[in-house]
Amino acid sequence: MPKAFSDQGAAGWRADNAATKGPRLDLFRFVPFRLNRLATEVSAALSGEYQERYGLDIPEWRVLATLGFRDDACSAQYIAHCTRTHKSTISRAVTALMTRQLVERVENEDDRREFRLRMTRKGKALYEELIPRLRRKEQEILSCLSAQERKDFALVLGKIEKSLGLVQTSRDADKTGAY
Amino acid sequence: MPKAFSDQGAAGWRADNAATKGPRLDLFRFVPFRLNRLATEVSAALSGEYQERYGLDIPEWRVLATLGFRDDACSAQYIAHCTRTHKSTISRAVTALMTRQLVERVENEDDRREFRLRMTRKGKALYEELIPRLRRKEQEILSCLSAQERKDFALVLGKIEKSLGLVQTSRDADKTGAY
DNA sequence: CTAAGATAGTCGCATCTGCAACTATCTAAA
DNA sequence: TTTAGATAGTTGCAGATGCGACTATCTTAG
Repeated sequence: MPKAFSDQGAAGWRADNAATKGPRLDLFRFVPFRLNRLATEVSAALSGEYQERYGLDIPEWRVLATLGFRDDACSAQYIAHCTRTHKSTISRAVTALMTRQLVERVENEDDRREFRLRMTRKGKALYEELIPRLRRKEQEILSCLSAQERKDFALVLGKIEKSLGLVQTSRDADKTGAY
Repeated sequence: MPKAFSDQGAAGWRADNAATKGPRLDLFRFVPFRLNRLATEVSAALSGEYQERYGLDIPEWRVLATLGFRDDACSAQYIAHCTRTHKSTISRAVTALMTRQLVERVENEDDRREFRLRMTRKGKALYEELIPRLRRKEQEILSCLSAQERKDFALVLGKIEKSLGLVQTSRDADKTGAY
């Protein structure tokens, strides 16, 4: 067991002028910090599923998730926009997924700059195996909340997302083209 | 104005076997994704304050925030633990802050492996200038929520943090030594 | 038709950050 | 006391990712 940090106060060492006299800010009540820390922690909790088990990193998972949810194939640019991930990151993720033959791409006859992406049979199999595991993990994380709290949480997240100009659902993005 | 993605559906291109037949997952309702995206976006919204204006990155800001909130000086390790940031990251942040003379360190006579860190006068001045700006930004981001929603949100965040074993407040960490 | 500007995707570069090894120091047990 | 193991902090290294330049292609204005 490591030395408890509570020992620090008892050590008698104290700098009278270490802190400020003005307003302070408790990092642990500061929402941006809390969101960052929580997102990092939740990602770490999930990484066991897609990272260790299937060798996928987050951008790769986002590509599969986008392709798996939509009925039609879509471009890398579309994935980049609606997941808010840089296009170079998506490009690398797609390359990796193609190397592993989880995703394939076909030329778009209407616009030869872009490619239509879709999962291969192998990719779909992985996707279908992965989804229930991720859902379970998500439920595990949310299991500390009541049904009402989960609803509240989803609602509040939605409001903040909306006020920051983030898309709400992929169907919205389909309909409006907003991103 | 860019070509709307809604055009994609109308293009007539459709892969009948692109999607899966099993359960799908809407990324935009998936809490881990939403948290990641929200944290990224909120950080970006704040970076204008501490990054562009004061040349601080996130680890450096976390060091100042921890030092500013506590009355007594503390070790780099303490900051690493309670902000959940890797000790090497904190080490580099402290080095940068010392170079800019925003933070200074003194040897701990009781344990010569560690150093006690505290802000310099210059660091405190920056901190006091920065805090109101960050508070304002946070309030801006939360302005889309009612008072009740903010309370709910804070409560829910706290519950999830607790269930993931994250500290709740720095005072808790002081008292219990838990981190 | 031509030219200018926009867009899709790729890639080199720089930065950030976690990991792990390393030094110095402390602690505990033989 | 001596020695093994733990801890604080630093640093080299590698992987991830954003930025910007680049090519190829499309669109639009003249």
